[in-house]
Amino acid sequence: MFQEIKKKKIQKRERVFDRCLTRHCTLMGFYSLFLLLLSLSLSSNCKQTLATSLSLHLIMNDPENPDLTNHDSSWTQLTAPDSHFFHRDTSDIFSDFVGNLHASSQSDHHHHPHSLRFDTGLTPTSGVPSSVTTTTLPSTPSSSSSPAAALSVAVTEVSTSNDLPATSSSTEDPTENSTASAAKAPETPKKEKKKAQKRIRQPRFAFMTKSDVDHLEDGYRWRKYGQKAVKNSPFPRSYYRCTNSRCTVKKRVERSSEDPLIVITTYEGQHCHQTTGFPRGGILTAHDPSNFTSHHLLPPPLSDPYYYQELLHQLHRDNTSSLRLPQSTTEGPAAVSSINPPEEGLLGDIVPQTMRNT
DNA sequence: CGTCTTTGACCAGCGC
DNA sequence: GCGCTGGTCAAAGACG
Ligand SMILES: [Zn+2]
Repeated sequence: MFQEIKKKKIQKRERVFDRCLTRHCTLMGFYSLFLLLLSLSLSSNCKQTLATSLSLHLIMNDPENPDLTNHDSSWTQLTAPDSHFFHRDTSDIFSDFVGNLHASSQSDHHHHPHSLRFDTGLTPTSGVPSSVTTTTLPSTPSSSSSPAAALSVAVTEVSTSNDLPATSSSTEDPTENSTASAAKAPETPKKEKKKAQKRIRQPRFAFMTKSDVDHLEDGYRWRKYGQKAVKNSPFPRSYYRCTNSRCTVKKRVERSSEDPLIVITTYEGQHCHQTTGFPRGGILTAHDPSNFTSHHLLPPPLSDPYYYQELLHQLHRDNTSSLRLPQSTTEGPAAVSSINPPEEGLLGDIVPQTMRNT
């Protein structure tokens, strides 16, 4: 009895403490995220030359292969200790970017060696899979009161398994397709619908972030709606949904079983609204995408997630337009492109509509 | 009191 | 058909 109360009190304290840490750390986390994506956007500017040489390891799943949605096959790849995934050290290619990273990150994370590793392998079937991992190792993470926050980030395009046009909103749209109504409905054409729905997955984009906190702040408000134990992992996976009632974006957050410090955040869907700003009252300032490139070498402001959104957007455009040509499947590239037009694309979930008319 | 988290139950897809 | 797994729902509770 007494102990339970005590326990609860302790948990409460921990929670409060965690929140403080979260707010502090997530900002740092996004900072490094910005930095990484910065490099990505730079590579995007160079298009094929740089992009292919770097061959960002974006994992593109076959559109017809829905495995990912159920079994997270790509995650096993990602999180598995497949060193061959990052076997090729191309830090020299990125030296410029690293320099920027270094310069800007030093102010935040003291002086720690960087290591950038990129996979150069292209799998012919999946177009241009690419994934980027930056690693910034802290020497004494816990020396200060705040533990080490996000220090390494990887961006992975997880899935474009949609094989139906963007009418897909029927699947994810909570307003139109509440399970209650669906469950009670006579559901005669349901089977067909279900079949169709099955693959109607919004494009998903994942981040691997080295962080002590699970839920990274990204400017949107999320409501947790589920948590499940992850197979072969001691860490659970949390499911979040955007709190905007008209928004269908979801995200999953889990920790890598290989490296407990790595947080894998998967975004799915696209926001139909703007960010709400960071919770600590950091209201977002105006953001002009055109300005983005002009001072992209400067450390992005922590209070403006649109920076990384725009970066993601650029990355996405790069993927869809010049780098990716998914085939190897029955759906064919046309289906993919129709599903993921540049505007709706892989990063659409993070890039607000208002920003996409570039 | 509104918002958010927790958590057990439920459902669908998939492999055997 | 059965069991496993990922994903979601929703009631209850916690929190500010
Ligand atoms: Zn949203």
